[in-house]
Amino acid sequence: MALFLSTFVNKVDRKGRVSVPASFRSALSQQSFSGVVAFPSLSLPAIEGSGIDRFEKIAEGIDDLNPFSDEHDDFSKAIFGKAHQLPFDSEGRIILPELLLAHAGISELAAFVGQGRRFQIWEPEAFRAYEAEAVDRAKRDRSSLKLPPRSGDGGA
Amino acid sequence: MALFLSTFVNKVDRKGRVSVPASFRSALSQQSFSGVVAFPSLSLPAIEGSGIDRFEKIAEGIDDLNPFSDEHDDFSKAIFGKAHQLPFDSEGRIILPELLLAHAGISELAAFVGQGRRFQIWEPEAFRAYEAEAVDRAKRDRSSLKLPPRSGDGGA
DNA sequence: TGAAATTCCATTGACGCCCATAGGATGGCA
DNA sequence: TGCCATCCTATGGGCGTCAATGGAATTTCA
Repeated sequence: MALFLSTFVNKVDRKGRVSVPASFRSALSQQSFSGVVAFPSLSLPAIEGSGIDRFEKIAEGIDDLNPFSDEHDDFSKAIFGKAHQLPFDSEGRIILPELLLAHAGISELAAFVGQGRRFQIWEPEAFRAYEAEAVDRAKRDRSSLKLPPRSGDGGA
Repeated sequence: MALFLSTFVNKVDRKGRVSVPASFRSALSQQSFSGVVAFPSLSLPAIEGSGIDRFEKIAEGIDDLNPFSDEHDDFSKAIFGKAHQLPFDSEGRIILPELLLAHAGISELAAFVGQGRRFQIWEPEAFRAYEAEAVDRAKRDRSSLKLPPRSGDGGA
């Protein structure tokens, strides 16, 4: 099962190509589409990414729950309408669409940030600032830590 | 299940490689990824380590909760982005990334400290100092020590 | 026919894999 | 009980491979 860990900063070349980190590629290698699905984050200046299987699962789940609700409609528009299927080239690179680059403020460098089952793509400096905040909040509020209950296995 | 016990001090060679103690390796041998997952401790100048299974579980829990939310708890954000998958080489060594070495102040030597289900990696001197403190606190406050009820586990 | 995009090839530097060595621990055997 | 053979862990270094990157060549579409 795919697991995205760690942060990798890669270059965006003149043609808008970026290498997807090798470990991310291998996490995606068993999916039905050889590439990345990406869409703008709803609340952050970042690009959300994952394999296509995750989207298929989510689409299924949404349909099952409430196929005709307005909520579903908004959701579909917000996510599925803006999602892009970005195929790997033979070197494992993708081309980030102008819209997504703009949303994340990316120009020269792109930071691939693992988030477990999915990942985000940030402008590196923006991410550093955001990360510092997140770590800060995490330190203040350990209660947000969700682990399977187990004794002798606390947080960091 | 295997436990991480005892403390081992190993050398960091010129290429940044460290041997993971054999007993730790065997504790990790049944996991789906042959290596270590490591991330900086949020509260200590140390590297936290465990097998990948622990992360798989966490990722699963988060993703199930709310697959599209940007509100995923800060803790997991802070961790997944900073975590590194460090594969064993054929001799059972790992390469500690510069960022983690810096966080723990490690240069020549690394102390692997068993913590039961997980372990930590310290700069040996820093750990000695911390350990002395910890013992002190433990003496002052015995009540904080809580063991899960389990037979065949005689105390020290 | 020109611009953009996709495919292909080349470079380089890091990392993975291999071998070699030493020292300690273990167990066998006299 | 003491010595020796063996195994395994920790360590060091060399080398081939692959990932990341850049650019050229070729194709597609307007």
